[in-house]
Amino acid sequence: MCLALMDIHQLETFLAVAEERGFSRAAIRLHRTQPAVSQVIRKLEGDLGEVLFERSARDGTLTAAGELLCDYARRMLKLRAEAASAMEELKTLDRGRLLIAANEYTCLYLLPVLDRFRRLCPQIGVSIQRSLASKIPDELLQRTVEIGVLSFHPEGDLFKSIAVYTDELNFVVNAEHPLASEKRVAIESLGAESFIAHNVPSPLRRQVVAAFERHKTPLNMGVELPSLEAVKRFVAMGNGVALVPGLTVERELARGELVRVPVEALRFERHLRLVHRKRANLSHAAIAFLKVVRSLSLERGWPYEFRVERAG
Amino acid sequence: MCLALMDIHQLETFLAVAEERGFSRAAIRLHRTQPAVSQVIRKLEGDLGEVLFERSARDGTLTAAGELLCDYARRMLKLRAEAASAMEELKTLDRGRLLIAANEYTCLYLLPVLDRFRRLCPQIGVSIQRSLASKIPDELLQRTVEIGVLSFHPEGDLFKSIAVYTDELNFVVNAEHPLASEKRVAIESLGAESFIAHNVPSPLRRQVVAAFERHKTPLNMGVELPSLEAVKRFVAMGNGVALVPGLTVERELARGELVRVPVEALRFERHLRLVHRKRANLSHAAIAFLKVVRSLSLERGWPYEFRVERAG
DNA sequence: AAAAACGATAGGTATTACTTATACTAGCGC
DNA sequence: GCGCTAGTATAAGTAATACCTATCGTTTTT
Repeated sequence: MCLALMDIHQLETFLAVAEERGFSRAAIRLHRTQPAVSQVIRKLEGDLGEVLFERSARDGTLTAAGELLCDYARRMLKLRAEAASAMEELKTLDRGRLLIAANEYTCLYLLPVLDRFRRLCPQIGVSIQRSLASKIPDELLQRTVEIGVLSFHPEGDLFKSIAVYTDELNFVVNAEHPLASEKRVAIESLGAESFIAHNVPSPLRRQVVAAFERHKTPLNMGVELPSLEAVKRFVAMGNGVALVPGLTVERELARGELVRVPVEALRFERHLRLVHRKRANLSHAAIAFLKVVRSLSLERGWPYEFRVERAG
Repeated sequence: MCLALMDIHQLETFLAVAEERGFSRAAIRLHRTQPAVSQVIRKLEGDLGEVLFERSARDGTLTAAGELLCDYARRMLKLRAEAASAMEELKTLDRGRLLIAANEYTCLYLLPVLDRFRRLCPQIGVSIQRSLASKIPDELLQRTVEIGVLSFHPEGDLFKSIAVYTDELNFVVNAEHPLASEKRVAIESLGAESFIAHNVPSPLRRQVVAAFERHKTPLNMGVELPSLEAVKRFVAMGNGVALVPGLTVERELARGELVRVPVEALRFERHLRLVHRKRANLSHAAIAFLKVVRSLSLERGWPYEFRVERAG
C-alpha cells in the first residue's frame, strides 16, 4: 500500500493554523485568504485520511493525529530552513571545502596564497592533495579536485590556466664542492659531474635532457631519488649536482648547506599555473581562491605577469 | 534577506536525478518526461542561485552545492516518509495514546476492559488519570482526556455516554459487628449506626441522603474519610457501617474481613458509563477501546445492557 | 562522418491553487 | 427568544504552473 505523502506547502499551512490557533489568523500570517487555508487543510486531511483539527472547537485545537503531524511538520520545516541557509553559506563563503591538487614542490608556491585565503575565508576548508603532475589533468576531469597546480598547461582544450609564479631552477652543490666557489660555470664543465635527479617524469626533465643534448654535453644521472627532500640532503652530503626549483632550496642556500652554481647560457624557468577545467562550475570557494591569487599577484608583483591563458 | 525555500517536489526530482545520474533516467523513475525534469531542476537552481549539476559532464554529476543539497534532500524525504508512516500507524493502532479520566473506584471497573485492550493493541499507550467525577465533564470539554468513566450522564447535550456496567452499593460491616449475622435488616434499624463516609461530593451521596430521609431514618455520618481504602480499613477495624461499591469490596468480602448487610427496600445501583464528547473526533485508539468495551459487554453479559444513550 | 544519447527550449493544455462572494454554525448580548 | 459577531466551509471564476509533445543543439560513440 502507498502512504500519503504530504508536501511542504501543506505542512507550512498546517503549522500556521496550529500555531495561530485558527484558520483565519493563519491566513493572515501566510498572506493568503481564509478559504485558501481551509482548502489546503482539507486536502491534507483528505490525503492523510485523518482529521487534524477539532472542528467542533473552532479554535484550531489539534486532534491526536494533528499533534503527531505537528511535530514532524516542525522538524521538516526546520530542516528546510537549515538547508536553505547552508546553501546560502556557500555563496557567502561561510561554508565549503576547496580541493586542490599539487605535487611535492608546487604546493610550496601555494603557501602564501593559502595563508591569505585562510585569513579571508576561515570557514572554507582546504585540502591540498598531493598528486603527480602528470595525473593532475585527469583528476581535474574526474572532478576529484577543482584546481591543480602545474608547471605546464595541460594539453587538450578542456583546461584553463592562470600563470601565477615564475621560478628558476638552480644547480646546487654543497659548500665543499669544487664548483661551489666558481663565479661562472660553462655548461660543458658539468659533463663530468654526477647528477642527483628526482625520478618523477615531468616536462621539466625532458627539457633539461634536451638542453644538455643541445650543448653536446653528457648528462650523467648518477642517482635518482624519489623525493626532493632526499635529493637536497644527498647533495648536501657532498654528492654531485642537482637541478632544483629555487623556492625549494631557499632556506638551504641561506644557511649555506647548499650553494648555487651559476651556469652560463642555461636558464630553466618554471611557470607555475593554477589549472581548472574550462567549463567547470567553479565553487564559490574556488572563485574566491583565484581572486586571492589575483590580488596577491598584483600586490607582490610576481615576476611572471598575471594573465589568463587559453589553450589551443 | 530571504532565503530560497525549496519545495519537496523539487527535492524529490533533484534526488532522482542525482541518484539516477541523469535527467532522462530520473524522468523514467518519476514517470515524467525529461523536459519536466529539466524544468524542475532549472527552477530549483534558479531559486537557490546555485548550479547543482555539472552540465558539462552531462552525466548528472553533482557540483559542490549539489552535494550539499543532496544530503539535506535525503534527510527531508526520509523525514516525510517517517511522518507518513507515523500517521498510518495511528490508523492501524500501531501508535497512539489513549487518555481516560476516572476516579478512585470507577477505574476498577475499567481493569478488565483495559486488560483486553492491551492485549489487542499493545502499541497503544493508555493513561488513566485520576479525577474527581465532578471535574471529568470539564476535562472532556477541554480535551485533556478523550473518555471519562462516570456513574452518571453529564448534563448538557455535549456528551455521549455508553452504559457498561451496573454495580450495586453494599452496606458493609466487619465480622464482629452485630449486623453481620442478620439475614435481613430493615432500613430503620440503621438509624442508630455510625456511618463511615467517603467525603467526595457525588450524585450517589445525595441519593443516599435522600433515601434515608424518605424512610425518616437519621443518617449519622460519624466519620468522613478521603479515600475508599481508608473507609474499608476503618470499617474492617470494627467502626460502624459503610456504603461502598460492590466491586471495591469483592476481595474483602471473600476473605471475611468485611460482611455484607442486606438491607430491605434499599438498593443503590450505580450505572457506570464511558463518556465522551458528542462531536468529538475520537482517535482510532479511543474507537478501538470502545469496540473492546462493546465486545466484552456482549461476551460477559454485563447486567446493564449495552446501549448508547443520547442526552436531552 | 553519421548516428545515438542526452539535455535544453518552446508552445500548448490541463490541472491546481488562489481569489472573491456567500453560506453556514457556535457563542454572546439584549 | 432574537440578532450580532467571529470563525469556518463552500462555490465559482481566474491566474498560475506543471506537465506534455515536438524540436533543436551538444557531445559522445561507432
